[in-house]
Amino acid sequence: MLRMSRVPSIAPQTGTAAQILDVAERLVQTRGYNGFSYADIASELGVTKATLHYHFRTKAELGGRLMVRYTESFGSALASIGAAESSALEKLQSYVQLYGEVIRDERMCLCGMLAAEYATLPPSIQVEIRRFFDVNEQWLTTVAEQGREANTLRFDGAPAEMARLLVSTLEGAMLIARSYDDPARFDASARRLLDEMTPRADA
Amino acid sequence: MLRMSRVPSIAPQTGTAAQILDVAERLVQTRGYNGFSYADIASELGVTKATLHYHFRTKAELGGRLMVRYTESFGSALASIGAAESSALEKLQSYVQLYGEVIRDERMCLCGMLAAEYATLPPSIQVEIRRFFDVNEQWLTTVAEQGREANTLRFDGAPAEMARLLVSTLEGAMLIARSYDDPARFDASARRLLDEMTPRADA
DNA sequence: GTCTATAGGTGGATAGAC
DNA sequence: GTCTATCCACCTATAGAC
Repeated sequence: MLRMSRVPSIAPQTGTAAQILDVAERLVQTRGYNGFSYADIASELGVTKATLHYHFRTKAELGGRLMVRYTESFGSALASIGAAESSALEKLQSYVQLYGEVIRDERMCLCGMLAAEYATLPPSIQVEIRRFFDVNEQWLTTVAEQGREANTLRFDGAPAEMARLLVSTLEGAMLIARSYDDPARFDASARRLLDEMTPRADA
Repeated sequence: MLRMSRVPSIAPQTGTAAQILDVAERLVQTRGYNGFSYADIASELGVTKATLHYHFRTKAELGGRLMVRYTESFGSALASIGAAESSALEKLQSYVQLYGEVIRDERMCLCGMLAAEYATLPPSIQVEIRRFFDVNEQWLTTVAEQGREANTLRFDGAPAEMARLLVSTLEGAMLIARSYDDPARFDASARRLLDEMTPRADA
């Protein structure tokens, strides 16, 4: 389809398609998949709906590509945190901060939002939702294992279970914090959970 | 159609209005507020959309009354649990079970679902969402205080913060468990969190 | 690649007969 | 209380000109 064939590979993501994804992403994160329309994106970008359909034939395709981009971007951030020379606890704190930036932008996690609307979404998007959570849990499981091994993290049970607890708590805390327009609610719950995992001096 | 007009006042909630609320509740919990229409309810009940508008003038009014009924019903359940002669830990287990029944019915918490769509909802519904969370947090705060006092619960920090952490975790765990159609995911996260709050024999 | 124009469907909501 | 009939705004999507 020769999309953006002239854009030098050095300067990416400034084309129309990327702008559409940017606006769509914010709309899904704030209003949900069933809460925005092509007309919303078009008016914001100053183009027509037909233009959007040229770049993304259907809304389902737009949603799917949105999720793929989001998971890729998130995965890169996780890889970066994972590669750093920091303790497992510090890595978890960085992880929490990723979510914190989203909630401070008055958004919900893209994937948490779509998880709520799961039953109404096309299967191609449903698959991507689970993939996002899988990526998160795998990364967290590894960090949890390393942390307990090195005594920088303290918790009972399987690392994979702790990973799922972390994701659940952060997603839920975002959901509620947004209803109160109060990011501090997210911070408090995240901090309390991490505190439970911090090795105690008296132990 | 003379629907149940003869039912004695002893047998409540069998009228058309209650049936509409029942169907609407399930639809919101599975598909979200923006994921269902009057046509969905009407076809399921075998009536026309006009009938729905007779009982609930607007969708916003239907949504508001749905939330009020839900919070009332939930509040009754909490009062019942709170009045029982059981330990604070057992009360928390009963609380978790309330959510567990919802997820086992393949539903999301009505309020968690609406919290996701918060930005698209009429203010009259937004108010009710926060009220639901407030009711939950107040009840949990009381239970947490009593439990720590009686040494049947163990946790650091303010009881109100622990209450918020509990709600966040349960809501998030429901959100994710539903995407995997796996209630066990909810159970595992809930159990792990309660385990952290269980007094240890070696302490 | 973006436009105008429009198709075909569904959304919430109302008027008026019964 | 429930129906038929209808309104109009909005939805996703397409055809074809430029």
